[in-house]
Amino acid sequence: MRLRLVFYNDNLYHKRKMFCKYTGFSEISTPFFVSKSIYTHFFCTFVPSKQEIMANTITKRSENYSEWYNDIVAKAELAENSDVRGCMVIRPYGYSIWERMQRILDDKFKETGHVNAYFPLFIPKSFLSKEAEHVEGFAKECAVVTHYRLKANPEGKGLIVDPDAKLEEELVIRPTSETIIWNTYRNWIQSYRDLPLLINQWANVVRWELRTRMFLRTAEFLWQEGHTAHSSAEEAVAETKQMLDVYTEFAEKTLAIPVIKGVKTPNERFAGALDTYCIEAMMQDGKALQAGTSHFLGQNFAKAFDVKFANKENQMEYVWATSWGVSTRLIGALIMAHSDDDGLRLPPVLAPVQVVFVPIYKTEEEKKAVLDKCYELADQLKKAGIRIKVDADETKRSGWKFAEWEMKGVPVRLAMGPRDLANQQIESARRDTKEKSSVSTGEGFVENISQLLSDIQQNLFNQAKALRESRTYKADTMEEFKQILEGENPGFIYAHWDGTTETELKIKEETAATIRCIPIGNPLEEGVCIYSGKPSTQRVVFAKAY
RNA sequence: CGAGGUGUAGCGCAGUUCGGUAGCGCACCUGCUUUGGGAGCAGGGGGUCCCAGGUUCAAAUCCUGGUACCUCGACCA
Repeated sequence: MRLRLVFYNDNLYHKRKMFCKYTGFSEISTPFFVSKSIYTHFFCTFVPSKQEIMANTITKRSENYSEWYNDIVAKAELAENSDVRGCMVIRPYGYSIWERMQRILDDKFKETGHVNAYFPLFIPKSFLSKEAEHVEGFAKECAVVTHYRLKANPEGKGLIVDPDAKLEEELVIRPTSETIIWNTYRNWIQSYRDLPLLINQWANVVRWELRTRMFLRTAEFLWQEGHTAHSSAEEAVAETKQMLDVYTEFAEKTLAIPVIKGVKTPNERFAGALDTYCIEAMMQDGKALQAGTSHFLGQNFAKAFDVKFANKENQMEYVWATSWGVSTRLIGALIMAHSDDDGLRLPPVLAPVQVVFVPIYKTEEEKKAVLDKCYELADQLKKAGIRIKVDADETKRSGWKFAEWEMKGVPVRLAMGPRDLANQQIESARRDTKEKSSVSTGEGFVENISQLLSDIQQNLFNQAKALRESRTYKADTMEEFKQILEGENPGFIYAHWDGTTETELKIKEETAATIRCIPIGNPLEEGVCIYSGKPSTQRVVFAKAY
C-alpha cells in the first residue's frame, strides 16, 4: 500500500518516526515536494507487522498452489535454488528425507536379491545412438562434454576452454544409464549361469530441462536405477512386476500415498521399452504424479549391445532386460500429497525425526529437572526404535520451536514444562490433526507414543485416499470429461478410449489431460471411446499430470 | 523455445516517473529484561544498487547492448 502524506514542517523527523511507529508504515522516501508553504509531502509504503509476516510465511494452498509448494520447500529447509541454472541445492533436512527413502528402498532391493554397483557419469555419444527408439527419445536435452581442459585466458582475466583440448568423441552426461550398463553387461554375460543379473545403482542424472520445478523437475536429480538381465521373457516380466510391487508398497506403507498400479500407453512408454509399468499418485490439486516406473525392455538393448548367452542346450540367445527407478521427485510427491498451510506433514515411518522434545523452563533449577526428564524419556523412546530429537537449543524460544518443527513436518511434538513434570505427564501434539493431549510419563508411555505414530501414519494415508476417492470420476462423453477438468475439483477420470495414440493426442490437445495408465486388474467393460465413439473394452485413467 | 515480470544488505522490498548524502522491515552482533505458541527495549555491523558501454558537473534513477532468475505456456523419453 502506498500513501501520500503531508506533514506540517515542524520537527519533521519526530513526526515521521511517530507516524510509522503507530501505523506500521515504514518511513520512506525523501520529501518529494517541498512547497513554499510550511507543508512537506512524502510517499510512505506500508510494511506489515511482524505478526503478519509470520502468519503469512507460507502462501495459502487455496490461493496459489505452486507458490504454496515453493514456500514449503523453502521454509521447511528442504532445498533451494542454486546459482546453477535449473539445479537445486538439497539442504540437510531435505537430504535426510532422501536418505530415509534410500535406506528403506535399498533394504528392499537387497531382500529381493539385488546388489549395488556404480557406472560412469559420462556416456560416449555413440552409445546413445545404438538403440533406435532410445535415440529418438533421448536425442535432445542432454548435457554434452566436448573438451577436457581449461587454460588461462590469454586476452585477460579468467579461464577459457582450451580449443586444443577437444575430445575425439563427445561425452554425454547420463540422462539414464541403459546404454553404458548394457555395454558393460555384454562382457559379464556368457552363459545362462550368469543370469539373472540383478543390479541397482544410486546415482545422479542430468536432463537439460527447459522449465524446472524444485524436486519435480530439475536439470540434475538423484535417483536409483535398477538394471536386470534374464534368460527368459517371463522371468523379466516377473521382475518388472515385482519391482512395481516394491514401489507400491513403499509408496503406500512408507510414504502413506495411495497409488494406482498400471501400464503406460505406447505414447507414454519409455523409449526402448516393450512395456512401461508405473504407479500414479494424486496430489492435493487433483493432478497426477508418476511416483515410480518399471520397464520391461524385452531384447531391445541386448540386441543393440549384442548381449547374448548360451542356454542349457548351448544355443546362443539374447537376454531379456528390465529397468526401474524412483527419484528425488518423491519428495515433491510427499509435499503435495500431505502438507498443509502450516508446512510439511511427514509420515512417521519415513520422517527423519519422528518425535521432537521441547523443554520449557525459567530457572536453572527447572531447566535441570525438565531436561533430565526429557533425556530420560527420550532414551526410553530411542530404545524402542523411535527417532527422536531433544531440542534444547537455548537461543530459541519454545514458541519459535513449535512453529519451526511444525513447518518441518515432525509427526509428534512433546513439550514438557515444570507443571507437566510435577504432574508426571507431558503434552503431546500431533502434526496431522494439530490435536494436543496430555500423556502420562509413567507406565505405558512408550507404547502410547508408538501407537500415536502408527495412528498418524494411518491417518495420513486415509486422508490422501479419501481425497483421491472424492476426486475420482467416470466420464462417458467429451462434454462430461471437459466439465470435470474445468470444474472446481478436477482429478482422475476413468473413461473409455479406443486404444489409438491418435485419439490420446487429440484429447491431450483439447484438454491437456493425458492417459496416466491402464490400471492393472482393470475390470473389463463394454463401452465406446469418449472421443472417437469406437468400441472399447475398458476404462483408462485420464488426468492432468506433473 | 515463446509471452510477461524482476535484478538495490543474508531474506523481503521502497526509492527510478522528475538524475543530487544508500533506505525500510526481518535476520545478524552486543547488553539488559524475558521464556507454556514465532519476546521487548537500547545500541551496533553489513552495499560492485546484475554486467558493460554511453549521456552528464553528477547516474540505482536517463539511453544502448548484454546477462541472470521467476511466473505462465510449448517441450518433458
